[in-house]
Amino acid sequence: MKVARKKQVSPDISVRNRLLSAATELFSSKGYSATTTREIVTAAGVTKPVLYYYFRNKEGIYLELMHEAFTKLDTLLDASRSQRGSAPLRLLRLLDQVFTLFLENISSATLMFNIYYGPPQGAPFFDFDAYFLKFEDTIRRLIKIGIQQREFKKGSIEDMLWLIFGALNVATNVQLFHTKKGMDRGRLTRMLKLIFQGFLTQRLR
Amino acid sequence: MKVARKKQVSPDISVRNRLLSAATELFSSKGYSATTTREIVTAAGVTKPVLYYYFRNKEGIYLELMHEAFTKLDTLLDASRSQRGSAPLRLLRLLDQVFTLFLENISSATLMFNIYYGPPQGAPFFDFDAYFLKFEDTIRRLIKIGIQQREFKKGSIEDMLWLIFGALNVATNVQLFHTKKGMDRGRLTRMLKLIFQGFLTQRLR
DNA sequence: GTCTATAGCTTGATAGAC
DNA sequence: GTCTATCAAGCTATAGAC
Repeated sequence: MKVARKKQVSPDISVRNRLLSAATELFSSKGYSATTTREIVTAAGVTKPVLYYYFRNKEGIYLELMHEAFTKLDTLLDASRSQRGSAPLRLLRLLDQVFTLFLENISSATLMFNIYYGPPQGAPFFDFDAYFLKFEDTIRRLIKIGIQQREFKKGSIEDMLWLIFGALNVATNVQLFHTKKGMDRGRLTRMLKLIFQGFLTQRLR
Repeated sequence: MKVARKKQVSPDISVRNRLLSAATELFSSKGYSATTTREIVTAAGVTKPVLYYYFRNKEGIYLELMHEAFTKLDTLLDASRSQRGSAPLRLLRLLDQVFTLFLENISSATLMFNIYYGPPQGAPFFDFDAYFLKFEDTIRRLIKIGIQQREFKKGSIEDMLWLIFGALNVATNVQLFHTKKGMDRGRLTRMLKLIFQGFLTQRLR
């Protein structure tokens, strides 16, 4: 019979996870194409063939990264749909949660921004738009509910939708690229309340 | 004495300008680092050493490009400072002009977004922030003037500033990345007016 | 001013030993 | 599972002829 093998237990953090977090850090700071597989394996303290063993190739480790990150957003959106409370407050809560998720995963978020708003970089296709459309749809639904419940005035749903995304967008961008400027969850909520001012039928309770 | 040289007259478009516009197109669609000098010279119909003759190197042609693009924005900002009219209307006009400039120079704008929001790509330093800060300052000034003239209520200048940038940001982003969604100058103006609703002391004339 | 040809370097990926 | 060693391909930039 065989003696106990040591590979069952990972001594500290598994090699696979070390590779994943090293790749996140490097991809997000240098970009996908500029990051070499050499750098990833060096940062993870292993050698090249190990990366090709766990993930098929450079594209494989990137796709795994993105998948894990967007699963978190998806969970938030699903949870929001079953929550109660007035529509304006549900909107404020959801956007605060998304912004908090963003703050807690700055590296992954930076990587996403780089790929989505930046040049293609030869990165393999990842369907960001599927998640973005779901996010958009979740917000639009909440606005419509608010109008049905007479918490919001009737008006252009799309204009309100884009204003809300504008506020979230500027909050994330300022956080990423102008860290000095005191953008935080409080300011995002204040901006959203200002947007709502033109739409609310009565003051937020 | 020497006979007339033919180099004085550029037969059609000068080689230099062909190189510049080929580079703009390629950098903006593929990114700075992914664009090879081979591709640029091929698109311009010349060979490699020509590029190194007119511009010092790959960095040189990029810097020249950026300089020309931002000079246009700078001109708009300077013009705005000497314009008359109520502050809200001057704001609407300036932002409409900037958005129009953006629409008329989509390739240059895409390149700027790629470099600013995307990964560094090994592109040489260009001082985007100098222009951004001037833009920001121009908007902030107009808001302050509006408050002095009692067209805007007193309130958080910074919140209003970021909401305005959020609207412009979402307008440009949607235009660049979701072209289907019907974002145009009209919608931007409507979004801005909605923001103003919470701040105006009386209806926009 | 414009060309051909190539030096010199970095990259993603793999063969084969252990 | 992890290593050393190496390959083929692609890149920027320049030498040197015209």
